[in-house]
Amino acid sequence: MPRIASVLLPMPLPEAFDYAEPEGLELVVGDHVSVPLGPRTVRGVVTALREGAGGNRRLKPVLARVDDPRLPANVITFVEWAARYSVDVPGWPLAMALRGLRHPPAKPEKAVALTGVQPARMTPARLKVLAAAEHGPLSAAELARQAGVSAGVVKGLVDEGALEPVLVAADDSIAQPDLSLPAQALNPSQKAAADEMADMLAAGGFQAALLDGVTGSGKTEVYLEVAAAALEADPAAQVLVLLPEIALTQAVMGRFEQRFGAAPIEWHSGVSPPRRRRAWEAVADGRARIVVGARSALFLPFSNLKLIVVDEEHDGSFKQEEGFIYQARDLAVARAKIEGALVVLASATPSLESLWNAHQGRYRWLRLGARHGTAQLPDVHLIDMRATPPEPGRWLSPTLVKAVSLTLQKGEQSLLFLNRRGYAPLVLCRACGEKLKSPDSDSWLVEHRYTGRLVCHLTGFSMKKPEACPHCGAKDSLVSIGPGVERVEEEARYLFPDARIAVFSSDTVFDPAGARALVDSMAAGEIDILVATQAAAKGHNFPNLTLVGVIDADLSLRGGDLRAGERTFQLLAQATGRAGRHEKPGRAYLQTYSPEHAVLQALKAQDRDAFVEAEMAMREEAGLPPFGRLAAVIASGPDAEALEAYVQALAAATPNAEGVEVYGPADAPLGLVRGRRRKRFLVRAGRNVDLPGFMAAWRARAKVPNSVRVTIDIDPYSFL
DNA sequence: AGCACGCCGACT
DNA sequence: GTCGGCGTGCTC
Repeated sequence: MPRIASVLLPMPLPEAFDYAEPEGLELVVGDHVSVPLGPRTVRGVVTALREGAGGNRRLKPVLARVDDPRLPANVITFVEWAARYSVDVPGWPLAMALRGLRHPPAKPEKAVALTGVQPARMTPARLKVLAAAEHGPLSAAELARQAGVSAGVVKGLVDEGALEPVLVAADDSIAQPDLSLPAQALNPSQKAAADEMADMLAAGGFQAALLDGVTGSGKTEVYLEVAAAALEADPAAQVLVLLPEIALTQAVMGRFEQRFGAAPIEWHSGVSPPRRRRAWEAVADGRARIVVGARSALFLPFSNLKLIVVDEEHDGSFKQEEGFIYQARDLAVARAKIEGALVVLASATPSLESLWNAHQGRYRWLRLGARHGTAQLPDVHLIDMRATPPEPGRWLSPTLVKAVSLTLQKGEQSLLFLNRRGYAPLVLCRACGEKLKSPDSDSWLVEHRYTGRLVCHLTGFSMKKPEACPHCGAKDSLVSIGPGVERVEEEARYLFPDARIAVFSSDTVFDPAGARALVDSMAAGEIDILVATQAAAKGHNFPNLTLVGVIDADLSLRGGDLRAGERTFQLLAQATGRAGRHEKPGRAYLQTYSPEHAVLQALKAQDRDAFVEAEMAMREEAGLPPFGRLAAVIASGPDAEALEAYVQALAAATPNAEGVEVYGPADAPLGLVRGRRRKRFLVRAGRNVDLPGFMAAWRARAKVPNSVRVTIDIDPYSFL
């Protein structure tokens, strides 16, 4: 009886395609194969095998098996689950799962090995080479280097037959963790949490824990010990640590290396393709025990994953917003479920979703106390910008200026935090009132003085700042409105001409090495005032930093985003948590126009529980996450009429479902991006509704014109 | 995603 | 008269 192989291809096809299994190939689920697709040959993965012929149509045969490590069955399950959850084609998550395989496997390397033949004439240099070659084959260059002689000596020995050229497998050894190294010293609170998670691991099966501890409470030590417990309990166990940003991986890699004597496998977009290939293979065959990476590491082919740690679980960077849209924290929980693993969500300021799950008992809630004698909470002051405004055209209020000045006098460091890149977020013409926008988009152009350009942060468009208004032609009429970090730096330089000032934003720091250098320089006390965006808000430890000034604490409270309050609280808690992490007391000053706002009051009181309680009540009232679920549909296209017709048809086709409300269509807040008009629907559903199922069924009920692109975003974070 | 098939402008 | 632009549609 012939068999049919379902082959999933890493392409936007709606489902796996069926192929005939050729005589004698004996495929297995998870095999990589090459198959014909129309006129070309593509690679895919076998996701199912069943008996039968092609039925009514003749199937094309699988061409060949590709010799790459098989994709574990759990990964296929995960890929299919992720596609359904995200209301997208399975080819996208599959493509992510295969991202380590794009680079060809390492080829055998040329080396030379001893033959046993003695050279006719022996010299001291030749003796050294032959001695060095005893430890096994080496490349000629490496052998010469180790023997401390020139390459000519090696070549001479090859010519005389004492050494022969051989091919050896490329070095793909992976350093293994040493579990006999001493554990970290844990305080009682850390120990209790680590022990409880070790018990959960021992119990086996899917489990979830929320590791909830203020900045400086030592979450990393705790999960290092949980990782140690997992690795010790099962000699084949694998551990995955997810971090929100590449910039944090170096620090965490270092902690693991210290603890286990070997660097973990690193996985993120900055890792070179050959290294990725090595990492992928090592994960697939189990040699990689510990992986530290960004959200895409979730798709690696672990075969015995026992622990997933999602560090800084509240961080919005875990939400992938482009291409295949997913929330890595939520998918991590799903993957842990599929693998029967323990998932640990760690944060000083957990998301409301996770707190709610902990409240409901779905996650084990492990709270860490502040570490004795180290973390001192800063004094938080609200500066009412209505009562004590800065001078016109300036952004630092007199209160904050005085605080910075005092800090400078004491020889301590200040951090001025403003989550806005560039010099000014808006340029407008005083003559005609025109706001300069990106062509084909509704977003303002941001002025960057370092480069003298106007930049669209949405589309990447940039232009030289014009002399005259492009709209009315008036000369010298363009004015810069509002502050960015560059402008705050300018003001700080003017106010404190002798201070050493640096800016930390994605415009001054573009790689982990640059971030490292700036952080080291700050830690070494070579900077007095650091002006920073979000890039510096977390993960660093500056012993002499005692003042944090938040230029615009209201910034993320504006704009109708349901998570605005939460994000502001988290960001400010992180930023103020910077101040006074050591013996020196810290102070935080928050500039605000609405000091009475619940978020700011909770911050001032350092009262997370009060904030969470208020915010939860508000969300429950409105049926918003975590009490309800949201989804967005964004339809865009260059043809306004076709787009309008489509969204009307989609609106008319809304299925009538219990517990689901559909709002829209409305113009998206950024109604025009890159020349495409954008319309959006928002869907609110009860927790028990199969929202992906509803969305998939709905989308299928209206034909999409080919000029229109439709994106479904489950649990949207961005409301633009 | 690729790649072919398909109908309208400047060219050996 | 052709070469080729990229719009539209399909791939088991």
